Amino acid sequence: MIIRIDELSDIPIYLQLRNQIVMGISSGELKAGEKLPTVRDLALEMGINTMTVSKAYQLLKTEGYIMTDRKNGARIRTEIKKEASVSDANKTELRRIVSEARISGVEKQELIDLIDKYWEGGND
Amino acid sequence: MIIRIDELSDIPIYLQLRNQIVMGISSGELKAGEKLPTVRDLALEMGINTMTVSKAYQLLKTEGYIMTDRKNGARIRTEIKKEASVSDANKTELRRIVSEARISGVEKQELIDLIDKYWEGGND
DNA sequence: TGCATTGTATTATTTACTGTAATACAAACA
DNA sequence: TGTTTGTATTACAGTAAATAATACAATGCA
Repeated sequence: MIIRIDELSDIPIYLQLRNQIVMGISSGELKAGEKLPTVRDLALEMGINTMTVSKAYQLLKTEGYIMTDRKNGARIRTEIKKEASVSDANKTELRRIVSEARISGVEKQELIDLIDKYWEGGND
Repeated sequence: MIIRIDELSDIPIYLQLRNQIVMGISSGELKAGEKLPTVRDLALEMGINTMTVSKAYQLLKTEGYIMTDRKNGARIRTEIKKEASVSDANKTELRRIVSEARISGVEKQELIDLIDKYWEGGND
């Protein structure tokens, strides 16, 4: 899986990494049980620090997306807890995005089209 | 207009304030030409620092949402620049939200329903 | 003219987070 | 035994956020 980090973004690297993996799981690019690169390999490949990758893995583990095991490494969880609800934080974010789009003259259907695309795993 | 700040949020106060005003404009609660509280009044009312409010106003001014004038104070712009496109940052955020929702078992229609609600100015 | 109010600028300080770096440790496996 | 894994620790530098205390420029009003 290709992971791209935006150096100019104000989103921390470990969060961008976490987000990319979550989106990879959703799109099906990362399948249940699939092995993730070791923290050292991924850090080397991305040119970032080992602890930064570890921080992303720890977050993903806490959130229930992956499971880690010494020597086994990190893997995508086979059974991810489904709360079947949008978090309050995501609702607030969504409302902000809708508001900004609406003010700037974007059609509502365009937002729905984006939902459709991202739901199907579209990447841009 | 009622402005609520979440002390526990990891979103900076000045950004939360900016977001609330943007959402207020979108929902119609804040109308074009309407006068905003002075930075000192709003800071006092919200129990935050004057410069924090000023930072939010400066951001809103830079983004074209409001206009400020000494002695006139801050007002909602009558003509807000419409780019008619969703920013790249918002697209990435939207994709993240869709991904998290999908994994957690949320129905796609539920997201579309949220778009509808927020588009119409719903507040939760 | 004098005064108050407005957004804004400046400087300093505290606090927290981010990212890196260098190690070290415990567990598991060949 | 030795290697690899995630993880923990400590230290450091950089940045951002928020507050605090002032001060300034522009405007309107008495």
